[in-house]
Amino acid sequence: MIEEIPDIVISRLPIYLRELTRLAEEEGKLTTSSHELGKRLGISSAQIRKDLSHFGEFGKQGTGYHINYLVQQLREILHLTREWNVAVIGAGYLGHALTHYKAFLDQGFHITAIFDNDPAKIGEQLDDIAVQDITELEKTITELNIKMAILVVPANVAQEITDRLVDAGVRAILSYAPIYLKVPPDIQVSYSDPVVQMQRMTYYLT
Amino acid sequence: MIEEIPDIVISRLPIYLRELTRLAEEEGKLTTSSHELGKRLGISSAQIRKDLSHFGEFGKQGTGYHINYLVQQLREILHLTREWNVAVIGAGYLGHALTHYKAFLDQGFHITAIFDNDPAKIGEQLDDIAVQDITELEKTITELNIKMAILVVPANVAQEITDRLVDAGVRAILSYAPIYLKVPPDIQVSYSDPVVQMQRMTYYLT
DNA sequence: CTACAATTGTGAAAACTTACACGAATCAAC
DNA sequence: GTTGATTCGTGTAAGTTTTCACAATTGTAG
Repeated sequence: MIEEIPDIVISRLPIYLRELTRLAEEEGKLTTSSHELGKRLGISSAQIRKDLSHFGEFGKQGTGYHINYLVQQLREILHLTREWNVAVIGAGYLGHALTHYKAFLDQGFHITAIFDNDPAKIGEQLDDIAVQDITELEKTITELNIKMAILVVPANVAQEITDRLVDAGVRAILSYAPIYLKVPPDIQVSYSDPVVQMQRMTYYLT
Repeated sequence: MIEEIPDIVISRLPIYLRELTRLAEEEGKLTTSSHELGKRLGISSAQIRKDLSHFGEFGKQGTGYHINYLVQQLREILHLTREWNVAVIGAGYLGHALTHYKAFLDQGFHITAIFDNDPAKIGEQLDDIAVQDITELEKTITELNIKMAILVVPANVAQEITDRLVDAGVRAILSYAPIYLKVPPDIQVSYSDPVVQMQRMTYYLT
Protein backbone atom coordinates (compact mmCIF):
# COMPACT_ATOMS: atom_id res chain seq x y z
CA MET A 1 0.00 0.00 0.00
CA ILE A 2 2.80 2.40 0.91
CA GLU A 3 4.39 3.36 -2.36
CA GLU A 4 8.07 4.06 -1.93
CA ILE A 5 8.95 6.93 -4.22
CA PRO A 6 12.44 6.71 -5.70
CA ASP A 7 14.88 9.37 -4.55
CA ILE A 8 15.77 10.08 -8.14
CA VAL A 9 12.20 11.23 -8.67
CA ILE A 10 12.31 13.42 -5.57
CA SER A 11 15.54 15.00 -6.75
CA ARG A 12 13.88 16.20 -9.95
CA LEU A 13 10.93 17.87 -8.24
CA PRO A 14 12.87 20.95 -7.11
CA ILE A 15 14.04 21.40 -10.70
CA TYR A 16 10.48 21.28 -11.98
CA LEU A 17 9.48 23.71 -9.28
CA ARG A 18 12.30 26.07 -10.19
CA GLU A 19 11.42 26.10 -13.88
CA LEU A 20 7.70 26.44 -13.25
CA THR A 21 8.39 29.46 -11.09
CA ARG A 22 10.45 30.97 -13.89
CA LEU A 23 7.71 30.31 -16.40
CA ALA A 24 5.19 32.05 -14.23
CA GLU A 25 7.25 34.97 -13.01
CA GLU A 26 9.39 35.80 -15.99
CA GLU A 27 7.21 34.81 -18.89
CA GLY A 28 3.89 35.44 -17.25
CA LYS A 29 2.53 32.06 -18.26
CA LEU A 30 -0.47 30.56 -16.52
CA THR A 31 -0.35 27.05 -17.98
CA THR A 32 2.25 24.73 -19.44
CA SER A 33 2.59 21.18 -20.70
CA SER A 34 4.96 18.34 -19.88
CA HIS A 35 6.35 18.80 -23.36
CA GLU A 36 7.16 22.47 -22.89
CA LEU A 37 8.60 21.94 -19.43
CA GLY A 38 10.65 19.01 -20.62
CA LYS A 39 12.04 20.93 -23.53
CA ARG A 40 13.17 23.72 -21.24
CA LEU A 41 14.85 21.26 -18.86
CA GLY A 42 16.31 18.70 -21.25
CA ILE A 43 14.04 16.03 -19.79
CA SER A 44 11.52 13.90 -21.68
CA SER A 45 7.88 14.80 -21.30
CA ALA A 46 7.08 11.20 -20.40
CA GLN A 47 9.46 11.34 -17.49
CA ILE A 48 7.89 14.46 -16.11
CA ARG A 49 4.42 12.99 -16.33
CA LYS A 50 5.60 9.73 -14.76
CA ASP A 51 7.34 11.57 -11.94
CA LEU A 52 4.29 13.67 -11.14
CA SER A 53 1.99 10.65 -11.34
CA HIS A 54 3.59 9.31 -8.17
CA PHE A 55 1.85 12.06 -6.24
CA GLY A 56 -1.49 12.48 -7.96
CA GLU A 57 -3.09 13.84 -11.09
CA PHE A 58 -2.22 17.49 -11.49
CA GLY A 59 -2.88 18.06 -15.19
CA LYS A 60 -5.73 17.91 -17.64
CA GLN A 61 -5.74 16.09 -20.97
CA GLY A 62 -5.63 18.46 -23.86
CA THR A 63 -4.76 21.41 -21.62
CA GLY A 64 -1.69 20.59 -19.59
CA TYR A 65 -0.92 21.98 -16.15
CA HIS A 66 -2.03 25.09 -14.38
CA ILE A 67 1.33 26.45 -13.24
CA ASN A 68 0.32 28.07 -9.98
CA TYR A 69 -1.57 24.99 -8.90
CA LEU A 70 1.29 22.66 -9.75
CA VAL A 71 3.78 24.92 -7.99
CA GLN A 72 1.64 24.86 -4.88
CA GLN A 73 1.35 21.07 -5.03
CA LEU A 74 5.09 20.63 -5.45
CA ARG A 75 5.76 22.97 -2.56
CA GLU A 76 3.52 20.87 -0.36
CA ILE A 77 5.07 17.61 -1.48
CA LEU A 78 8.55 18.96 -0.75
CA HIS A 79 7.51 20.47 2.61
CA LEU A 80 8.29 23.97 1.45
CA THR A 81 5.11 25.57 2.73
CA ARG A 82 6.90 26.23 5.97
CA GLU A 83 10.21 27.95 6.67
CA TRP A 84 13.34 26.13 7.75
CA ASN A 85 16.04 27.27 10.12
CA VAL A 86 19.49 26.34 8.94
CA ALA A 87 22.91 26.30 10.60
CA VAL A 88 26.14 26.91 8.73
CA ILE A 89 29.21 25.23 10.18
CA GLY A 90 32.42 26.90 9.13
CA ALA A 91 32.87 30.64 8.61
CA GLY A 92 35.48 30.53 5.86
CA TYR A 93 35.00 32.05 2.44
CA LEU A 94 32.46 29.46 1.40
CA GLY A 95 30.59 29.64 4.70
CA HIS A 96 30.34 33.41 4.28
CA ALA A 97 29.16 33.10 0.70
CA LEU A 98 26.46 30.58 1.52
CA THR A 99 25.30 32.60 4.50
CA HIS A 100 24.82 35.61 2.25
CA TYR A 101 23.22 33.55 -0.51
CA LYS A 102 20.03 35.38 -1.27
CA ALA A 103 18.18 32.48 -2.87
CA PHE A 104 18.08 30.58 0.42
CA LEU A 105 16.02 33.28 2.05
CA ASP A 106 13.76 33.61 -0.99
CA GLN A 107 12.97 29.92 -0.75
CA GLY A 108 12.32 29.87 2.97
CA PHE A 109 15.69 28.70 4.27
CA HIS A 110 16.75 30.99 7.11
CA ILE A 111 20.33 30.82 8.20
CA THR A 112 19.98 31.42 11.88
CA ALA A 113 23.34 30.26 13.22
CA ILE A 114 26.96 30.13 12.12
CA PHE A 115 29.74 28.36 13.92
CA ASP A 116 33.51 28.27 13.76
CA ASN A 117 36.34 27.24 16.05
CA ASP A 118 38.68 30.07 15.06
CA PRO A 119 38.79 32.72 17.82
CA ALA A 120 39.51 35.33 15.14
CA LYS A 121 36.16 34.62 13.51
CA ILE A 122 34.00 34.10 16.58
CA GLY A 123 31.91 37.17 17.24
CA GLU A 124 32.17 38.42 13.69
CA GLN A 125 28.88 39.79 12.45
CA LEU A 126 27.37 38.37 9.24
CA ASP A 127 24.24 40.18 8.24
CA ASP A 128 22.18 39.97 11.40
CA ILE A 129 23.84 37.05 13.13
CA ALA A 130 27.19 36.56 14.79
CA VAL A 131 29.64 33.71 14.34
CA GLN A 132 29.40 31.50 17.41
CA ASP A 133 31.97 29.29 19.04
CA ILE A 134 31.62 25.72 17.85
CA THR A 135 31.30 24.65 21.48
CA GLU A 136 27.85 26.26 21.49
CA LEU A 137 26.68 24.09 18.60
CA GLU A 138 24.51 21.69 20.57
CA LYS A 139 22.93 24.38 22.70
CA THR A 140 22.02 26.70 19.83
CA ILE A 141 20.77 23.99 17.51
CA THR A 142 18.47 22.66 20.17
CA GLU A 143 17.20 26.10 21.19
CA LEU A 144 16.49 27.26 17.64
CA ASN A 145 15.05 23.88 16.65
CA ILE A 146 17.42 23.64 13.70
CA LYS A 147 16.91 20.53 11.57
CA MET A 148 19.13 21.39 8.60
CA ALA A 149 22.81 22.26 8.41
CA ILE A 150 25.33 23.27 5.80
CA LEU A 151 28.75 21.83 6.44
CA VAL A 152 31.71 23.87 5.24
CA VAL A 153 34.59 22.53 7.29
CA PRO A 154 37.85 20.71 6.48
CA ALA A 155 37.66 16.97 5.85
CA ASN A 156 39.50 16.07 9.02
CA VAL A 157 36.78 17.42 11.29
CA ALA A 158 33.74 16.82 9.08
CA GLN A 159 32.77 13.44 10.51
CA GLU A 160 33.14 14.59 14.09
CA ILE A 161 31.00 17.69 13.47
CA THR A 162 28.46 15.57 11.62
CA ASP A 163 28.11 13.26 14.61
CA ARG A 164 27.55 16.24 16.86
CA LEU A 165 24.98 17.74 14.49
CA VAL A 166 23.04 14.50 14.34
CA ASP A 167 23.13 14.10 18.09
CA ALA A 168 21.85 17.66 18.45
CA GLY A 169 18.84 16.89 16.28
CA VAL A 170 19.90 17.88 12.76
CA ARG A 171 18.21 15.67 10.19
CA ALA A 172 19.59 16.95 6.87
CA ILE A 173 23.10 18.06 5.94
CA LEU A 174 24.35 19.76 2.81
CA SER A 175 28.06 19.02 2.84
CA TYR A 176 30.84 20.77 0.97
CA ALA A 177 33.47 18.77 2.82
CA PRO A 178 35.45 16.41 0.57
CA ILE A 179 34.59 13.26 2.43
CA TYR A 180 31.84 10.64 2.69
CA LEU A 181 29.87 11.08 5.88
CA LYS A 182 28.63 8.15 7.92
CA VAL A 183 25.18 8.92 9.30
CA PRO A 184 22.21 6.92 10.61
CA PRO A 185 19.79 5.79 7.88
CA ASP A 186 17.14 8.39 8.70
CA ILE A 187 19.52 11.31 8.19
CA GLN A 188 19.71 12.97 4.77
CA VAL A 189 23.02 14.05 3.30
CA SER A 190 23.60 15.90 0.06
CA TYR A 191 27.13 16.34 -1.24
CA SER A 192 28.65 19.18 -3.17
CA ASP A 193 32.37 18.85 -3.72
CA PRO A 194 33.36 21.22 -6.51
CA VAL A 195 36.60 19.35 -7.13
CA VAL A 196 34.76 16.09 -7.71
CA GLN A 197 32.47 17.81 -10.18
CA MET A 198 35.38 19.32 -12.06
CA GLN A 199 37.21 15.99 -12.14
CA ARG A 200 34.23 14.23 -13.66
CA MET A 201 34.24 16.73 -16.49
CA THR A 202 37.94 16.54 -17.28
CA TYR A 203 37.39 12.92 -18.24
CA TYR A 204 35.54 14.16 -21.31
CA LEU A 205 38.08 16.80 -22.27
CA THR A 206 40.31 15.65 -25.15
CA MET B 1 34.71 -2.26 -30.27
CA ILE B 2 34.53 1.16 -28.65
CA GLU B 3 33.10 0.59 -25.22
CA GLU B 4 30.99 3.50 -24.10
CA ILE B 5 31.54 3.97 -20.39
CA PRO B 6 28.46 5.16 -18.49
CA ASP B 7 28.69 8.63 -17.03
CA ILE B 8 27.52 7.29 -13.70
CA VAL B 9 30.71 5.24 -13.57
CA ILE B 10 32.86 8.24 -14.46
CA SER B 11 31.21 10.28 -11.74
CA ARG B 12 32.32 7.80 -9.09
CA LEU B 13 35.97 7.75 -10.11
CA PRO B 14 36.82 11.12 -8.49
CA ILE B 15 35.31 9.83 -5.27
CA TYR B 16 37.46 6.72 -5.37
CA LEU B 17 40.45 8.90 -6.11
CA ARG B 18 39.67 11.21 -3.21
CA GLU B 19 39.35 8.38 -0.72
CA LEU B 20 42.42 6.56 -1.99
CA THR B 21 44.42 9.74 -1.51
CA ARG B 22 43.13 10.01 2.03
CA LEU B 23 44.03 6.39 2.73
CA ALA B 24 47.56 6.97 1.51
CA GLU B 25 48.23 10.38 2.99
CA GLU B 26 46.40 10.26 6.28
CA GLU B 27 46.59 6.63 7.22
CA GLY B 28 49.86 5.85 5.49
CA LYS B 29 48.43 2.80 3.78
CA LEU B 30 50.11 1.29 0.74
CA THR B 31 47.41 -1.15 -0.32
CA THR B 32 43.67 -1.50 0.03
CA SER B 33 40.83 -3.71 -1.14
CA SER B 34 37.54 -3.03 -2.87
CA HIS B 35 35.89 -4.10 0.35
CA GLU B 36 37.74 -1.59 2.50
CA LEU B 37 37.28 1.22 0.01
CA GLY B 38 33.61 0.42 -0.36
CA LYS B 39 33.05 0.37 3.35
CA ARG B 40 34.59 3.82 3.68
CA LEU B 41 32.43 5.20 0.87
CA GLY B 42 29.12 3.44 1.45
CA ILE B 43 29.47 1.67 -1.90
CA SER B 44 29.46 -2.08 -2.49
CA SER B 45 32.79 -3.70 -3.23
CA ALA B 46 31.33 -5.32 -6.32
CA GLN B 47 30.44 -1.96 -7.73
CA ILE B 48 33.93 -0.62 -7.24
CA ARG B 49 35.47 -3.64 -8.95
CA LYS B 50 32.96 -3.43 -11.78
CA ASP B 51 33.61 0.26 -12.27
CA LEU B 52 37.36 -0.17 -12.38
CA SER B 53 37.08 -3.14 -14.73
CA HIS B 54 35.90 -0.80 -17.46
CA PHE B 55 39.40 0.59 -17.66
CA GLY B 56 41.66 -2.39 -17.01
CA GLU B 57 42.85 -4.71 -14.29
CA PHE B 58 44.43 -2.73 -11.53
CA GLY B 59 44.31 -5.16 -8.63
CA LYS B 60 45.63 -8.56 -7.67
CA GLN B 61 43.61 -11.46 -6.35
CA GLY B 62 44.27 -12.09 -2.70
CA THR B 63 46.11 -8.81 -2.30
CA GLY B 64 43.89 -5.99 -3.47
CA TYR B 65 45.09 -2.72 -4.95
CA HIS B 66 48.36 -0.88 -4.63
CA ILE B 67 47.07 2.56 -3.72
CA ASN B 68 49.70 4.70 -5.40
CA TYR B 69 49.41 2.76 -8.61
CA LEU B 70 45.62 2.96 -8.65
CA VAL B 71 45.72 6.67 -7.87
CA GLN B 72 48.06 7.21 -10.77
CA GLN B 73 45.82 5.20 -13.10
CA LEU B 74 42.71 7.09 -12.04
CA ARG B 75 44.48 10.38 -12.55
CA GLU B 76 45.37 9.38 -16.07
CA ILE B 77 41.86 8.16 -16.85
CA LEU B 78 40.40 11.43 -15.60
CA HIS B 79 43.02 13.56 -17.41
CA LEU B 80 44.36 14.93 -14.18
CA THR B 81 48.03 14.44 -14.99
CA ARG B 82 48.04 17.90 -16.48
CA GLU B 83 46.92 21.21 -15.02
CA TRP B 84 43.78 23.04 -16.10
CA ASN B 85 43.21 26.75 -16.40
CA VAL B 86 39.80 27.78 -15.17
CA ALA B 87 37.75 30.97 -15.49
CA VAL B 88 35.30 32.13 -12.87
CA ILE B 89 32.40 34.21 -14.14
CA GLY B 90 30.85 36.37 -11.45
CA ALA B 91 32.77 38.03 -8.62
CA GLY B 92 30.07 37.95 -5.98
CA TYR B 93 30.46 36.21 -2.65
CA LEU B 94 30.35 32.78 -4.18
CA GLY B 95 32.72 33.71 -7.00
CA HIS B 96 35.18 35.01 -4.42
CA ALA B 97 34.86 31.90 -2.30
CA LEU B 98 35.43 29.53 -5.20
CA THR B 99 38.37 31.57 -6.44
CA HIS B 100 40.02 31.24 -3.06
CA TYR B 101 39.11 27.58 -2.73
CA LYS B 102 42.39 25.92 -1.90
CA ALA B 103 41.43 22.43 -3.03
CA PHE B 104 41.19 23.53 -6.65
CA LEU B 105 44.84 24.48 -6.73
CA ASP B 106 45.85 21.29 -4.91
CA GLN B 107 44.15 19.26 -7.59
CA GLY B 108 45.60 21.12 -10.54
CA PHE B 109 42.78 23.54 -11.29
CA HIS B 110 44.23 27.02 -11.68
CA ILE B 111 41.83 29.90 -11.62
CA THR B 112 43.47 32.24 -14.05
CA ALA B 113 40.67 34.67 -14.84
CA ILE B 114 37.67 36.21 -13.11
CA PHE B 115 35.02 38.30 -14.81
CA ASP B 116 32.20 40.55 -13.72
CA ASN B 117 30.12 43.31 -15.26
CA ASP B 118 29.97 45.46 -12.15
CA PRO B 119 32.32 48.47 -12.49
CA ALA B 120 32.74 48.47 -8.71
CA LYS B 121 34.26 44.99 -8.85
CA ILE B 122 36.32 45.27 -12.02
CA GLY B 123 39.97 45.77 -11.17
CA GLU B 124 39.61 44.31 -7.71
CA GLN B 125 42.53 42.07 -6.83
CA LEU B 126 41.82 38.47 -5.77
CA ASP B 127 44.99 36.70 -4.75
CA ASP B 128 47.20 37.24 -7.78
CA ILE B 129 44.60 38.04 -10.40
CA ALA B 130 42.30 40.97 -11.02
CA VAL B 131 38.61 40.95 -11.81
CA GLN B 132 38.21 41.68 -15.50
CA ASP B 133 35.39 43.32 -17.38
CA ILE B 134 33.04 40.73 -18.81
CA THR B 135 33.60 42.27 -22.24
CA GLU B 136 37.12 40.84 -22.17
CA LEU B 137 35.80 37.31 -21.71
CA GLU B 138 36.36 36.04 -25.25
CA LYS B 139 39.81 37.59 -25.57
CA THR B 140 41.17 36.30 -22.26
CA ILE B 141 39.71 32.83 -22.58
CA THR B 142 41.24 32.40 -25.99
CA GLU B 143 44.62 33.80 -24.95
CA LEU B 144 44.90 31.68 -21.80
CA ASN B 145 43.52 28.61 -23.56
CA ILE B 146 40.87 28.17 -20.92
CA LYS B 147 38.66 25.10 -21.41
CA MET B 148 36.82 25.07 -18.09
CA ALA B 149 34.65 27.68 -16.43
CA ILE B 150 32.77 28.12 -13.18
CA LEU B 151 29.55 30.03 -13.63
CA VAL B 152 28.38 32.11 -10.68
CA VAL B 153 26.00 34.61 -12.23
CA PRO B 154 22.27 35.32 -11.89
CA ALA B 155 19.86 33.11 -13.79
CA ASN B 156 18.82 35.83 -16.19
CA VAL B 157 22.27 36.13 -17.76
CA ALA B 158 23.48 32.55 -17.33
CA GLN B 159 22.42 31.26 -20.75
CA GLU B 160 23.85 34.25 -22.57
CA ILE B 161 27.20 33.93 -20.77
CA THR B 162 27.19 30.20 -21.41
CA ASP B 163 26.79 30.76 -25.13
CA ARG B 164 29.70 33.19 -25.10
CA LEU B 165 31.87 30.77 -23.12
CA VAL B 166 31.17 27.95 -25.52
CA ASP B 167 31.87 30.15 -28.53
CA ALA B 168 35.15 31.20 -26.92
CA GLY B 169 36.25 27.57 -26.61
CA VAL B 170 35.16 26.53 -23.13
CA ARG B 171 34.26 22.84 -23.06
CA ALA B 172 33.19 22.25 -19.46
CA ILE B 173 31.12 24.39 -17.13
CA LEU B 174 30.44 24.04 -13.43
CA SER B 175 27.30 26.07 -12.90
CA TYR B 176 25.88 27.48 -9.69
CA ALA B 177 23.20 29.38 -11.60
CA PRO B 178 19.67 28.16 -10.86
CA ILE B 179 18.80 27.32 -14.43
CA TYR B 180 19.19 24.53 -16.97
CA LEU B 181 21.78 25.46 -19.59
CA LYS B 182 21.36 24.58 -23.25
CA VAL B 183 24.71 23.61 -24.71
CA PRO B 184 25.94 21.62 -27.73
CA PRO B 185 26.23 17.88 -27.06
CA ASP B 186 30.02 17.89 -26.77
CA ILE B 187 30.01 20.42 -23.93
CA GLN B 188 30.02 19.19 -20.34
CA VAL B 189 27.91 20.87 -17.70
CA SER B 190 27.80 20.08 -14.01
CA TYR B 191 25.17 21.71 -11.82
CA SER B 192 25.36 22.78 -8.23
CA ASP B 193 22.30 24.66 -7.03
CA PRO B 194 22.32 24.63 -3.22
CA VAL B 195 18.61 25.45 -3.07
CA VAL B 196 17.73 22.42 -5.17
CA GLN B 197 19.81 20.22 -2.89
CA MET B 198 18.15 21.60 0.21
CA GLN B 199 14.69 21.18 -1.31
CA ARG B 200 15.32 17.53 -2.08
CA MET B 201 16.14 16.93 1.56
CA THR B 202 13.12 18.72 3.02
CA TYR B 203 10.96 16.09 1.32
CA TYR B 204 12.26 13.59 3.86
CA LEU B 205 11.84 15.82 6.90
CA THR B 206 8.74 14.93 8.95
C1' DC C 1 -22.71 18.87 -33.22
C1' DT C 2 -18.64 16.96 -35.24
C1' DA C 3 -13.93 16.56 -36.43
C1' DC C 4 -9.43 17.37 -35.08
C1' DA C 5 -5.35 18.63 -32.54
C1' DA C 6 -3.24 18.66 -28.08
C1' DT C 7 -2.24 16.57 -23.97
C1' DT C 8 -2.54 13.61 -19.82
C1' DG C 9 -1.79 9.30 -17.08
C1' DT C 10 -0.15 4.72 -17.35
C1' DG C 11 0.83 -0.35 -18.46
C1' DA C 12 4.32 -2.61 -20.81
C1' DA C 13 8.75 -2.79 -23.00
C1' DA C 14 13.35 -1.39 -23.26
C1' DA C 15 17.46 0.24 -21.35
C1' DC C 16 20.42 0.85 -17.76
C1' DT C 17 22.60 -0.11 -13.19
C1' DT C 18 23.63 -2.85 -9.28
C1' DA C 19 24.28 -7.06 -6.80
C1' DC C 20 25.38 -11.87 -6.66
C1' DA C 21 28.33 -15.57 -6.76
C1' DC C 22 32.12 -18.14 -8.37
C1' DG C 23 36.61 -19.54 -10.70
C1' DA C 24 41.21 -18.12 -10.42
C1' DA C 25 45.07 -16.06 -8.22
C1' DT C 26 47.79 -14.72 -4.21
C1' DC C 27 49.84 -15.03 0.20
C1' DA C 28 50.71 -16.70 4.90
C1' DA C 29 51.09 -20.34 8.12
C1' DC C 30 52.61 -24.71 9.20
C1' DG D 1 54.30 -28.57 -0.36
C1' DT D 2 49.47 -28.11 1.32
C1' DT D 3 45.78 -25.77 3.40
C1' DG D 4 43.00 -21.96 4.18
C1' DA D 5 41.86 -17.14 4.09
C1' DT D 6 41.58 -13.17 0.90
C1' DT D 7 40.48 -10.85 -2.98
C1' DC D 8 39.98 -9.83 -7.86
C1' DG D 9 37.47 -9.73 -12.36
C1' DT D 10 33.31 -10.98 -14.52
C1' DG D 11 29.09 -13.51 -16.46
C1' DT D 12 24.54 -13.59 -15.07
C1' DA D 13 20.59 -12.32 -12.45
C1' DA D 14 17.94 -8.96 -10.21
C1' DG D 15 16.46 -4.51 -9.64
C1' DT D 16 15.71 0.23 -11.13
C1' DT D 17 14.74 3.87 -14.36
C1' DT D 18 13.39 5.57 -18.69
C1' DT D 19 10.91 5.39 -22.87
C1' DC D 20 7.17 4.02 -25.73
C1' DA D 21 2.70 4.17 -27.22
C1' DC D 22 -2.09 4.50 -26.68
C1' DA D 23 -6.87 5.13 -24.60
C1' DA D 24 -9.19 8.87 -22.64
C1' DT D 25 -10.14 13.66 -22.15
C1' DT D 26 -10.26 18.50 -23.30
C1' DG D 27 -10.78 22.57 -26.06
C1' DT D 28 -11.31 24.77 -30.65
C1' DA D 29 -12.88 25.62 -35.18
C1' DG D 30 -16.27 25.35 -38.48
